[in-house]
Amino acid sequence: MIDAPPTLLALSAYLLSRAGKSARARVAVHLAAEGLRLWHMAVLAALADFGPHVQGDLAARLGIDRSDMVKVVDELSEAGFVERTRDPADRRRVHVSLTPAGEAALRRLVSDAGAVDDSLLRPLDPEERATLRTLLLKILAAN
Amino acid sequence: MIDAPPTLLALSAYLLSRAGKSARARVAVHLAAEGLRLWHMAVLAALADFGPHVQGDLAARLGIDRSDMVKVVDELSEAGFVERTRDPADRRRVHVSLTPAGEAALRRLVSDAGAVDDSLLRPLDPEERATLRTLLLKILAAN
DNA sequence: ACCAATCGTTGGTGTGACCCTACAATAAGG
DNA sequence: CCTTATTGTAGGGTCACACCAACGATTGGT
Repeated sequence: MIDAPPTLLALSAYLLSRAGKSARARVAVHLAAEGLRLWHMAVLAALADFGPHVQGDLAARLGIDRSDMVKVVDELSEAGFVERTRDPADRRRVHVSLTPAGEAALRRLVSDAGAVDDSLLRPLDPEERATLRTLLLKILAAN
Repeated sequence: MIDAPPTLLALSAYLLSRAGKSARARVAVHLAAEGLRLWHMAVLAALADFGPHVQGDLAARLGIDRSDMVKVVDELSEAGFVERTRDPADRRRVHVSLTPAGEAALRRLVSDAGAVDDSLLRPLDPEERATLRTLLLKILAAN
């Protein structure tokens, strides 16, 4: 930061990468406290926002490989945060749904992430924070 | 992005993490074309901006472990981008300096990164881009 | 002259993310 | 029925990054 080469500081890609890394690391700390990783939170959030998913659809939506999703759901299931139920109509498919414990865990994680937001964005006033959000959303929407 | 859970989109930490990941990945593609990784570029930039460094100081400045810096400098040296010279006054120390080939490589990489910036920030007008830079700098300065 | 500290180096460990293959169970189509 | 496709699963490999322990060479202090 202070010591970062000006050549790099002139690059928005560098600034984004660095800020993102910091944000990611801080959230990861809270997740680790629950024995989880980033993808676990993404899965919980997706289930909360969009409802139960066929496991493969969940993977596709989040852009993760099927085989990796298996392990994520394994771990969430073992923690009691999600439930797997075989589709009776198509016994190949597995429906993944959020348990009450999973909802509670997600609430905790979102609250933690909110704290991370606050600490990360401390130097910005509310208007600047809103501006930052808008700009980032524009960027993500276009990619 | 489009499919991302609103619960996550509400978190700036998530937006930053995601934008940063995208930026990082795109720059990494260009670096890989030269057989380099992100730290290599950081080292080249630091040498260009601050001049030759004792190897350990370079590691400290960039916040990387001494032992990892050894390998980075090894590879840059093998590529002919930096030069190691023992300090005659203190033969434990090694000075790392940029070669002309290293300067040229850095120019290429910075130019590539500029292209990444443009593609990443395409949805933003010049004023918005400047705003984003300012906000990110504020965040990084405080962390 | 000796001791402690520093520096580069070697080598190993762990982790998260990503990607790919193969397979058994099951389903759907001709 | 038989073939083809899908789904979850198991297992493997790679890669970048981070961190740590130990060692030889060298230096500086005393």
